[in-house]
Amino acid sequence: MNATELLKGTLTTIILKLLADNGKMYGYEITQKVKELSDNKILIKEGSLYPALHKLLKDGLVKVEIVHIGKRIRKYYVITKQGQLKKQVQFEELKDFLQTINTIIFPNQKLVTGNVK
Amino acid sequence: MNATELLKGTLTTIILKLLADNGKMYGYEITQKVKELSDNKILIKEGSLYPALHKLLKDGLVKVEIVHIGKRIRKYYVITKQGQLKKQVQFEELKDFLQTINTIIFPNQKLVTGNVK
DNA sequence: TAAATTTACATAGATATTTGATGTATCAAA
DNA sequence: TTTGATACATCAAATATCTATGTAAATTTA
Repeated sequence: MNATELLKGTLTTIILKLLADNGKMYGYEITQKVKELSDNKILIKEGSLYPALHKLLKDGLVKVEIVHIGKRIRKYYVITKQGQLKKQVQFEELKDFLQTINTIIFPNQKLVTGNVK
Repeated sequence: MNATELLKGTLTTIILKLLADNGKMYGYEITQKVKELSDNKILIKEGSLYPALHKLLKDGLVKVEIVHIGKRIRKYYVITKQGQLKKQVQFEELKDFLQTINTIIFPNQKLVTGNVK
């Protein structure tokens, strides 16, 4: 078990979150952003990312905008309205899970998830 | 995605934790305990549990004590010294992961994992 | 006391996710 | 000019879990 193994089930949530925050992002950018945010702990592999993006696309949760940069293409992904709804649902589920797992595994520790404004 | 889907990668950690806390437990008991602790949110299926226990046994992280209750057997699982070490490592990894995922997904929320004594 | 439910073990096939390996190609820097 | 980074992609293999199925004893309920 390591950080990326625990990632299972949360990858699409992470992608939707980043797209919701940053408007539009392309694949490589997503991997770098996650790497940065996780302090090099979560390294999303291309073999994980692209199939995940393609599935999100197929499910109508994101759409794609192809941009030509010099001689190569770049695919910007944008979250759809449906994707926004899905994101909300996944957020609730994830928050709930983090609380639950914390109760089981770290009963002596306090998990505070109140908003910090 | 639901609570049990997010469970992936944490099942053995949960099992080792429960065994470390309660000395010895049998399969069915573990499923009930997790159900209770998670407020009915995490329902470990037998098809998940038994293979997981057998793997832990194979890896030397737990050992088994067979007890006869009337006409049927009950298999008590006990964590080994090696299992204790593994548990510690997995704890650190999980704690780290929870922090990381929180930073990415809920940057506006505070995760406090200090010990509550 | 018969029937239904819970307890308690187990396995097998299906499914989903991620990884590792591999491939192609452009661009920038040394 | 070669190396490393950028940027897309696919495929086979590994892994973990679920669903379904099976057996059977013990307990509760009707």
